[in-house]
Amino acid sequence: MEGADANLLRRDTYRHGDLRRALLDVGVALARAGGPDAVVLREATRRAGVAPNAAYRHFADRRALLHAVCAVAQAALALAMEAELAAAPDGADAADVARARLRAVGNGYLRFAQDEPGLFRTAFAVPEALGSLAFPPGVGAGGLTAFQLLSAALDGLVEAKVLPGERRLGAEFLAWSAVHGLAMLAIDGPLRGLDRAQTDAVGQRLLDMVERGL
Amino acid sequence: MEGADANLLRRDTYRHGDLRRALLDVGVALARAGGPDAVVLREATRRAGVAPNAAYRHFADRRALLHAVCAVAQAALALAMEAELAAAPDGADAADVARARLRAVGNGYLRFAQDEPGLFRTAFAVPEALGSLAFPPGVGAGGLTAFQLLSAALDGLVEAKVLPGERRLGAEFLAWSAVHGLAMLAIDGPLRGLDRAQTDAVGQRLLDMVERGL
DNA sequence: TGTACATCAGTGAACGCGCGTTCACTGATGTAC
DNA sequence: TGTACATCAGTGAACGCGCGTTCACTGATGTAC
Repeated sequence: MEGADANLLRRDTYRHGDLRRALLDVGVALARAGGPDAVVLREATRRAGVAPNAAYRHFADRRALLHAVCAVAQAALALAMEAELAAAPDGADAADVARARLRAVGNGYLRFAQDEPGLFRTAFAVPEALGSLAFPPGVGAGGLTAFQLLSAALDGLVEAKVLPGERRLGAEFLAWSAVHGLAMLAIDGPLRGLDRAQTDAVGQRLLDMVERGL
Repeated sequence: MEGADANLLRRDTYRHGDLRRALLDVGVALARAGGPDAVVLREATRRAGVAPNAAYRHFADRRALLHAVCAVAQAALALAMEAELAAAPDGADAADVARARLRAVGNGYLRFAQDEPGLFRTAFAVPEALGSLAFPPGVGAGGLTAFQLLSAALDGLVEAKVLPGERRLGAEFLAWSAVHGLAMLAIDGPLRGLDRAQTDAVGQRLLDMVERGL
């Protein structure tokens, strides 16, 4: 059982090499499999092949490790959204393009929640509120937060005259709420019984609603 | 500290009287204060003034107690929505009334999440999916589930010709997602920094969006 | 280039905690006669 | 109406578990001379 684990690091040297990185990787694997509560110090050190207290050379305590894992999860979410954006159609009509980009952002979010429910939940397990500078959130390859990607898509809608400027302020929270709610209901909540096709169908109709209603 | 606790039940008799009810009440109090994870068997028996294992006369295990608490939480949510519905304006215009009733459902949901975040989270901590008959969900005074109250409001919109019939199917999931997402972001997630007035303002705009977008 | 030494990453053992759950029990209650 | 008895709600003690965290340590590494 333990021998088959890819996260287990065997070493013949006394020193580990990069235990901090190893613990972080293992922590992410734990979060992926079981969400934030599964990020457990003792289990992480066990999988890294190290004594339990060795973790304290690299992380102040359990929360510090969870924090680091959380940042990785947020970055993974941003990357998923970027990937969807990159695949968005880039036609001639500016309005269509702007709409497609907002949809891509929403689809990236929903897809990530479905594909990586554990990481998705971990990304929101951070104890700090939005905008807290004490905790720099994870960013994607372009250096933007998931939230900033959404903001940019909404700015694009205004530029393309799809969204009237007076409705722009705070629109992030409306679109975010819609998509976040479906994600939560589908992975943790009463809608978890739906299969992937059903959830996707609801997702598309939800994005329709957001597009019309914003 | 323990003497001031209203949930602590002192007794001079050997028999308790209604320990099942007492444990359920205490369990609800724990959920109210700390969400589903706070519903802990030992703590419940402690507060009920009873030996830890006494709980096993009334609940098969911890999950059974949590289940019962969860049903109470769902009922409380339905009650909050009913209260908001009862206060909804009942004007002459059928369309306005129908719209007001959908808003009332949404506002009841959002208000409950804000007022009772612990119970709100507990209501969704049930391990079963929507529609699972193994677990009858909590109902309000009118005998309807929170979900059924939402369905009824949407039916009202169709009857009042506000919502075209072809958009009715599955509309529950769209409205629910929007409102659920805001609730989660505001009580547990990155929006928890917002104060009540800000959250309410976002809530109203969110309901506008749903109304327009459905 | 070789050697003494300080650094500090990882060890081994232990701590106290609170949990869910099981065991054999005891004694108040309500019922049958 | 009084008494014997079965029921079963609550007791007391204990179990094994896994957790986060602290302690004094050891020994490989890299640097200064």
